[in-house]
Amino acid sequence: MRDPDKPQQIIDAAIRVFARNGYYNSRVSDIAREAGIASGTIYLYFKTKDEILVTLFREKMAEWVALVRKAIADDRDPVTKIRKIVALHFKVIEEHPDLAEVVQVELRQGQKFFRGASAHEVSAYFDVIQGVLEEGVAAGRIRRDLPVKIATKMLFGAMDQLATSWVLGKRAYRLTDAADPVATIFLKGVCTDGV
Amino acid sequence: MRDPDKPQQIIDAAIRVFARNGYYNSRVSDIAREAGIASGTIYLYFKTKDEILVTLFREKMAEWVALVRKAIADDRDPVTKIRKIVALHFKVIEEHPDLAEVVQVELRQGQKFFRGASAHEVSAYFDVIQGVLEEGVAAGRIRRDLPVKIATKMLFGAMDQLATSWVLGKRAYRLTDAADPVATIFLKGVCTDGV
Amino acid sequence: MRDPDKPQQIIDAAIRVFARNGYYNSRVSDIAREAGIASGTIYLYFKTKDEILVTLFREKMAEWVALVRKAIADDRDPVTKIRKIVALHFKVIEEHPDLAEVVQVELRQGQKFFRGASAHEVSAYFDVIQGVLEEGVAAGRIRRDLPVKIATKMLFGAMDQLATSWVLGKRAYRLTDAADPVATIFLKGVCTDGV
Amino acid sequence: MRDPDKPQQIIDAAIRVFARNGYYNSRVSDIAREAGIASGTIYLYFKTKDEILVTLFREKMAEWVALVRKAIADDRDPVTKIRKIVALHFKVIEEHPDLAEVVQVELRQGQKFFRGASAHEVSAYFDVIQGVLEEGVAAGRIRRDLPVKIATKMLFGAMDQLATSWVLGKRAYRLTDAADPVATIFLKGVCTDGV
DNA sequence: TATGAATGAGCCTTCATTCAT
DNA sequence: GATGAATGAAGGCTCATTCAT
Repeated sequence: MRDPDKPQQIIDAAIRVFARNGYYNSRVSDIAREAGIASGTIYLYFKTKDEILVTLFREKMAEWVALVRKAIADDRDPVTKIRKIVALHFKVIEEHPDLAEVVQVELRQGQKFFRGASAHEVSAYFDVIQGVLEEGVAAGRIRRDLPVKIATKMLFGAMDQLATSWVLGKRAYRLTDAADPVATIFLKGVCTDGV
Repeated sequence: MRDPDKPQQIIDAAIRVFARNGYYNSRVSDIAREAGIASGTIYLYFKTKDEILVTLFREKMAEWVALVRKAIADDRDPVTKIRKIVALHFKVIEEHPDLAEVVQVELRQGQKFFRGASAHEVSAYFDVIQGVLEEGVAAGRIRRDLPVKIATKMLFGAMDQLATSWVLGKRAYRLTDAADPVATIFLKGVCTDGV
Repeated sequence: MRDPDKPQQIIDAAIRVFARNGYYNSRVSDIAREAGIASGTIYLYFKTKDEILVTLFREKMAEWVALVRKAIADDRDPVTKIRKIVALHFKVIEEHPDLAEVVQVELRQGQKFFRGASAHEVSAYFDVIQGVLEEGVAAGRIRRDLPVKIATKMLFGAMDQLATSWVLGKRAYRLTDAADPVATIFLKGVCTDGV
Repeated sequence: MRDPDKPQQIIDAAIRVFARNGYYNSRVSDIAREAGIASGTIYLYFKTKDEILVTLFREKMAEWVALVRKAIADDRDPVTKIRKIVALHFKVIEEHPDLAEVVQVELRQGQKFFRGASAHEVSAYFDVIQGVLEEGVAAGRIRRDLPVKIATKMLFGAMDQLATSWVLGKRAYRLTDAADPVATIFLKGVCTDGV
């Protein structure tokens, strides 16, 4: 009989609250008020405040990875896949600015201090990128001598930094406009021929 | 407020403590103990706990930028400069693991929640990179149509992500080994000719 | 408020739960789970958590007193009555270990903080003992100069302490074995002639 | 530099507060107010609220046992010793009514739920009584066939019950007046000859 | 009548900051 | 200046009680 939507409502409220104030400056009662429930109710669905953040990370990262995986599933060309990954990354960030704030600002804290929360999901995202690069190498589109792991981190880092700048810079422009340039620079860096 | 070494001692102690536990999980008394002074003494030199973090960021980022500026001052070739920036970035991280932990993990929090602490210094670092890229464009070494700001953020993000992975991954390998590959991929991405 | 067994089931569950954790460390929901009902149901039969304890005490003490009264009703000899009271006291404790835990450990709290819960029943027990002693005085079996009230409290206290030691000492031995020695010592103390 | 009187002041305040409301109905802030300090200060001297109660028990019981030991040290006659123990027990209770309330009402809870707090000291008191009884047996003043452990518990229980009645009965009379009768009844019960 | 999700007052404990020494 | 004991506001979490179903 426990309301199956409550956990989601709580997480959504937490995203908004954390986006505004950060995890450590947010009170559980803030989340409750934002969710329109009593603070005690939160503890029917989450054991601790920490668990809210951990669950939030895990769930959102998993959704994200699934989305990305699905988006590139039908493509044959690794280069196209990379372009789609970048475009989708920025699109997701742009369409979920609150979530973006939380993820961009809190994720590293979370990775370090919350028992590896989301570490698995984050690395799944890395795996997707790395997989595409390896396909590219196999297909001859990407340099055979490319250090794939390093390139993977570079692409992620590049996208992540663009996203962070956009988030911290009050989102004054369209992030998705940067997708093509970013993809192009990266692809030029790793491909065998011109892009 | 006499002792001119105290602030530095406090900041150095804070770096070690924050590296271990993060800013929010560190107590002022932890910093005091690490510095070998009484916690009240800290308040003779810093108004609040926040101020320690802000000062820490500002000072260390400023030192870093100065170091980078100096390192590339004598070079003529923008490509060489980029290679040096990457190498130096990784070298600094590797040689100051405690500082690296703090910067990699806490900086975004700091930028968002501590009244733009270090925003000026961080953007100065961006300026250095951007300046080199613009030189490169002027010198014909870098594509004329390169969106320089985006490329700047990409390089920073790439380095930053490599550094973060290294820090979170318990520094199991030599970060500096990644400097050349990173620089090469980036330069291939932005230069007019092969690198 | 129909089901006439529910209150008893709740009290029995409460005895088991209180025995395990004590009144203040037990949750209403613990009692509900132990009774196999929902916690809200408890409030159909008891106004507050306090009331459960108060009712429990009152009911069990009343049963006890009735049992003792009945057990000695047919005897003529006060000395025999005292022996029976002691034997029965220990037998009841031994046969209801959960109840014993609650009564031995919580009763004083209850007497002090729960509006004299069970005060009436406890004093009824004292009355029984005192009545027997007075009979004994009248019959010449007990010293005429015996301060009867004091002796009453002494006997109760002695039995109570033996019971408490047994309860706290994890019931490692047979409490009923102590009945005769206890009765004998007490009777020697109060009787006119040898026992 | 930490104030060496503070712990005692806190314990004394706690005794008054616990006497009034019981342990579980007392707030740490009540103790602080009673002690004239801030509630945070309590945590400079005690790790938890529990620890206050445990320390209180241990300390007071140890003082008590030491007092009793000293009081009977010079006597030769076991019978006199028993009389002194009873008199002193009641005198201590009467002179420290707040402490008496706490000990009489909370001690059993404490023994059961606070990791054996004071168990050692309580049993030390039992040891004193038992030692005297054994002396008495050796000296031929007390029956050779007396079950000493049972008699020890009986005497303690008797004194304890008198004390409890006095405490719960609003101390309407002089408890010390009961010392001689109590001792006499007990001694008649255990001695070889008349008392 | 029975349920159990929801409520929100309450409390222990922490810790940044102050200030008497 | 240096100390560290003292402060007290703040917040995570619990749990008796209520009430819509």
